[in-house]
Amino acid sequence: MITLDKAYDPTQVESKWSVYWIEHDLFHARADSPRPKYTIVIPPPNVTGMLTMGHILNNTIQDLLIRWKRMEGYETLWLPGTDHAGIATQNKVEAALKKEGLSRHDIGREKLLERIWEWKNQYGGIILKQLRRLGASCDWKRERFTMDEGLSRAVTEVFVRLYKKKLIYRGRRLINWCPRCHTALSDEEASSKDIQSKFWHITYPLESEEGEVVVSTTRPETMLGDTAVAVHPDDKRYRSLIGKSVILPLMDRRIPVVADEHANPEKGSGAVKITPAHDFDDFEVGQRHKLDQISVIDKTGRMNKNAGMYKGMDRFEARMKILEDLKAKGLLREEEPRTIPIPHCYRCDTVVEPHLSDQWFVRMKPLAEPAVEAVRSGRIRFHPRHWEDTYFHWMDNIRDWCISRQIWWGHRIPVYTCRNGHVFVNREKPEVCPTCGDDLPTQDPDVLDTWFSSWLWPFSTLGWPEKTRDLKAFFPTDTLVTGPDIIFFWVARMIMASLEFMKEIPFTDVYFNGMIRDLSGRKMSKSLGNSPDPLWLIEGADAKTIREFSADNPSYRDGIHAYGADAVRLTMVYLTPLGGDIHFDHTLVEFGRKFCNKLWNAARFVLMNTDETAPGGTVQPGTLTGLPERWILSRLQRTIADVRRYLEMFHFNDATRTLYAFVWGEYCDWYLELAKPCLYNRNDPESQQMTRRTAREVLETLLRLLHPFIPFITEEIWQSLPHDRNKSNAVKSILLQPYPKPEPEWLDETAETEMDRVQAVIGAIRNIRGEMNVPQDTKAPVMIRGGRDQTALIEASAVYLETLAQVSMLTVGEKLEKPAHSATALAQNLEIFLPLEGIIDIRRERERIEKELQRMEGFLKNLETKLQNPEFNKKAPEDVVSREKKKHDDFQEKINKLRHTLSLLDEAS
RNA sequence: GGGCGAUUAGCUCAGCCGGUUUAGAGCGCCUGCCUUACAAGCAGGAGGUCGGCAGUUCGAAUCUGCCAUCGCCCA
Repeated sequence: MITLDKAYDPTQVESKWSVYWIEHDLFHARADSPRPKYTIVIPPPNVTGMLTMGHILNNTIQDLLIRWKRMEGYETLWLPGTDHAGIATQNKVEAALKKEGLSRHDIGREKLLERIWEWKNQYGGIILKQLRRLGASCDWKRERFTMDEGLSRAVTEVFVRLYKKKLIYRGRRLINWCPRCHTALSDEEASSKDIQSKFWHITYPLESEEGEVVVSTTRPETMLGDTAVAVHPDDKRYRSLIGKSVILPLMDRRIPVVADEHANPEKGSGAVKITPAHDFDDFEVGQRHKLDQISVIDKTGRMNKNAGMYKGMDRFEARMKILEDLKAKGLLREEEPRTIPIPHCYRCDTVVEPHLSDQWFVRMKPLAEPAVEAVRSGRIRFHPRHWEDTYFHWMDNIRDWCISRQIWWGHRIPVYTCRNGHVFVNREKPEVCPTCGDDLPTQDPDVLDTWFSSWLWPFSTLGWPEKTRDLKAFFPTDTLVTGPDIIFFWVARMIMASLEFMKEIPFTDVYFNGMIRDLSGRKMSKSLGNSPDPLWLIEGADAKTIREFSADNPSYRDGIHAYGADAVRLTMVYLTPLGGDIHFDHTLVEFGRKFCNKLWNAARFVLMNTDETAPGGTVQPGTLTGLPERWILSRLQRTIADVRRYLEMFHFNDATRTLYAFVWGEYCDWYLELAKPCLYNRNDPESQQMTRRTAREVLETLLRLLHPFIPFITEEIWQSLPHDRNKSNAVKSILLQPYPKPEPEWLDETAETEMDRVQAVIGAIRNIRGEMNVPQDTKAPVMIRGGRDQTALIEASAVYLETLAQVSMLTVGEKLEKPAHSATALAQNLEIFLPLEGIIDIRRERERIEKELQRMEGFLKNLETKLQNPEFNKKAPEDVVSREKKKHDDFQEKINKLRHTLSLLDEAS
């Protein structure tokens, strides 16, 4: 006999199977397999990244899908990898250099790249190792990195093709510049944050006459670069000023007043200063009116030579000084406190500066159109669907993508310039200029946005631009699981890239997982200190380890339990509504932990009572005689069908709920309890055998059903079950077993109806005993009155009432008299009497009955009102009316019985 | 300012293509049990009228509109 420990200890079990699965190469997908393929590419985490709760949710869902499909018989590929996170990684290594007192310019480009590769080889990809601990069944042999040779080739190829198609161009434009990272950013990388600031009203004197114009701004430091003041053409207040000039204070520069619809008469004074070199809207105004573009802030965020006396000051310092000077001159009208959305660098959180410079752009409109169509037509489906609106909205207003970055870590732009000024693209480093033969062309110093490699991920990872076997086998992929925060960064762009280069959609379904928040609704983040390290949850952490992180968070004061990966996984999936955010706290993981322990103990019980080493025969439909067996197998089919349906719909939380309810509420609470008398009864070996087989077969099916959710514990238990050794699968693992399918021949309506009745009767008896405080070890006789057809079932179920409801002696009959000093309950149409002489408290019993009576009368009253309403009878569907009538009669009958009981109680007292 | 989503028991969430739902689960709470699978457990119980208002309907937690609060995205 195999025995399991009394309490489940995940730490031992999980590490064992992690190793086993990888050693036996169970996650490797074979391109030459004849099976249908199912593919997911991982959203590549930053190579610098550490596992967060968000990753846990995201990857648990991917693993769930992959394990499920693998068991369904698909050749499944879950392709892992990381991206090179250009800015973030370079920042990290530069920070290390700084500690040595060096800057990147001190050591040069080559050396810096060497250092980054060294760093990457040493620390990069920790996150993937952490994912293994979660049980992620990725094909680790296919791990990819965006800077791999193959993926780099794909990036170059794409650049060259788009360049030749004139979809990539270079232009002098205003871009988002991070003065700390010293690079351009795309619009998406400059994320706006609300900041408490002010709206300053500044007076600009008119040039040729008395008077002034008041302009309002949130950025006074940019006024040094103003080249106009704009007013709305319809604004009567300023009509006379159009075409005239004002004197720009502090600079004493003459600038024109122009008429432009950008000026909003409702806002401030209605006149607005125009700084084409430092504001996106003003840039447009400047183009329309052919205004000068004067940059006053340099790449480091300091005022430059155009800033006159403010040259050299930091932009925020200059702001203060300028306000001071304006005030001194009496030109500062007022300060109005205001919340303003200000763009910040998504990598270092520095305030981004709109900056005029030469950059490379991708023309997006032509790429967007087919990508919109792919979603609109339903070829690609979003879950939940409402993200499609966000997608369309962005796509419809898409702007060109700034892809050049002024950093060194990344894919170098394959554009070269020769000494004679000829510019050309080339896949490899060219020897000579194709136009003039100059033998010293130099390459563009910039690198490409990291997303310019990520958007190729679904096919570059499979070998494109080579026509590889992998690409043929696994592309297009099937499901993408990601967060909605990168819908533009990544999802939309992958769709565009795939349609452009592969002429196919990259995936058919996109599941957007929710965000993890803490219980007060704040996004979990390292800087807030509200996101626990997921490994603490999995492996436990003592108070000391956590102290640093949670100095001010009382819920971590005592450390964290080792909940195990299964518990964490199950809890996350249980908590995730389709696409909704999760309010998370580590104590919620108790849910998963308790469930695992319950499953463990159920298995322990089954193994202890099915003392056979051979697998034994399986149960066949129609051969079962026991009601509990017929019932549980029927319920199992419904559970299987529900779980499968929910998985198909991406309703993972509903699938979890269904499994929980069945395992705990039906299999453990009822079936195993009902099975006990039979398992312990040695006088009926045949039904004992049947019960053993049923108990084990349901368990075995449940393990397979649960495996994608909680892979470790299911593997551990499954391996403990006896299995047919003749089936010589090369490697034994539950993850190679078929996922359960519902078998209709096991559905048994009769058994389910009958069990309902038995459960109702047992419930009623337990209720009385509980309310009357009858001690657990006191058995009591029970009498049940009801029609013969119903009591027969109860009589046949006597043994269950004895065990589950502590019934000492059961008497049933149609004409039974209610014994004096007995408590009463109704279960369906049966009246149950518990003679409790000496125990029963008449007053409490009356209260109990009256409460029930009141409830019933409430129901009845509602029904009467409904049925007496002629409109209801006229307009409601017939079946609804007859159903309500039946309900009415049932309640009436129950009420009569309860009233009768009450009158008997009166007599007794 | 525009778009999207949420608001159900103390907490985290189901239910929402309208009708056996005067609303379910887990945690927490109260009562009784260490019953040989599980005290990380068993049995019983208390607790919400479904954010507010108006409407549609024979009938609304469920559909519509407005309002409030919260969150996300875009400007």
